Amino acid sequence: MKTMSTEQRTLRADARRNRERIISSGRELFARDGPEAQMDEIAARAGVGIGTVYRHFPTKEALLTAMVRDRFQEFAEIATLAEETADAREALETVMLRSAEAVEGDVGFQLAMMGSNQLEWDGIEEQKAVLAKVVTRIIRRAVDAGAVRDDFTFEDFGMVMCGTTSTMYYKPGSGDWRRHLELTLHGVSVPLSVAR
Amino acid sequence: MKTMSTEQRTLRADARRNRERIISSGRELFARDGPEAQMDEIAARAGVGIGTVYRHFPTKEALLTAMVRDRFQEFAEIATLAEETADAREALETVMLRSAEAVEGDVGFQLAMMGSNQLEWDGIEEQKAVLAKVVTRIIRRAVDAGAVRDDFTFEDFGMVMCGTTSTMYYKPGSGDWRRHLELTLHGVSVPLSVAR
DNA sequence: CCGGAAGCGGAGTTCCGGTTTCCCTTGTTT
DNA sequence: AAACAAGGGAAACCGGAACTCCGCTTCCGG
Repeated sequence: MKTMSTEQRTLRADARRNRERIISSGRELFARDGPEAQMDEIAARAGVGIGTVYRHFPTKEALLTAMVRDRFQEFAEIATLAEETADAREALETVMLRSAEAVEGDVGFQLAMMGSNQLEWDGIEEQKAVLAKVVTRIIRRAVDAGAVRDDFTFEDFGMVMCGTTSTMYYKPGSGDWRRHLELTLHGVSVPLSVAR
Repeated sequence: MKTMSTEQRTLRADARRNRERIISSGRELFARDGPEAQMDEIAARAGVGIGTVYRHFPTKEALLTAMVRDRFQEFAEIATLAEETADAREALETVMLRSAEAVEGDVGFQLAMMGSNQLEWDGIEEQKAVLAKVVTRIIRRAVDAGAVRDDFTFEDFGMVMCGTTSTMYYKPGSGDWRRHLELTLHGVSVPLSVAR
């Protein structure tokens, strides 16, 4: 009796191998070309036929979704890790910086993130919920420590990350997004009364 | 001898009329659907045939470019107007706010803006240069008045506007981008030494 | 009011990329 | 090692959307 961890039943050995290859080649190409990446090419780079790709992922969007889900998973891990940081403000800074770094150079995900409210990605909600929980804790801690504006929320966090991402997309390769993030953090980390 | 103001030679009366219609219907549909907007539909809404559209704009991208150029023109005007504001900081705030408002609900331009470094829009450079000049003056004035971080630049301005735009795109309809802009302005308007 | 150039329309062409199909190959099981 | 299923491959298929072509219509100067 297999536990069928997520849904992959007793996949034949070679099949599993191919699946991995497809995912990794998909990640590469979506990273480079965004959603424009072509199924043909993904298959080719994975060294399999198109049919095989479709055996594993019924549709292009399914493949895309799988990668996005992975990324959110990664975010949740990053956040969890960052939460261990002793300094409250640094913890928040770390999540943001590390998350952004994780996405650098992944055009596909950048677009996905910026437009993620438009499409309804399948099983992303779950991962998103975990992320939200952890990040909310981090924010709360930072607020309590007086390290950031006390009206800063998880929603804001999302917006701001989105903004940083847009700079990544807009000026790929230049590290300008760091500047953008820095500006933003600067604003966030100052009590309301000081400005103006 | 005609002066041939931009490039529109002795266009026949009806042709000119159609051109206008195409532009305005194009603007509408690009605003609603983004670059996905279809030439067929644009033609239909303009009440002309597809052939006519292609007579005026050799390619879809050409049409898109024309609209983007118009928008940049508009930005330059907004900036020029804002420059007259007496208060230095308010002038800067005004450009940003008005520009953002101008773009609200124009999905096509939002995307164009976020990705505007990727494609090389034809004659946009000119409009962009004007904008840069005016905005730079506004920023300098604000800096001199001690109203914003003294390392704030036109580049930053672009990034930040892009970020705000991304929220517009991400959460269309919600006015959330105002919050985003507010957060950003807050950060920008505080001297460096205060934060942290 | 005529001639013809400029403009129009929209059906058809072309290209492109996701998806399906179907037959062959390979792994697994007994 | 035979049989059977699971997996693989790639040649069509298919739809959609940008663009072309060419006969017809409209404007406008003489």
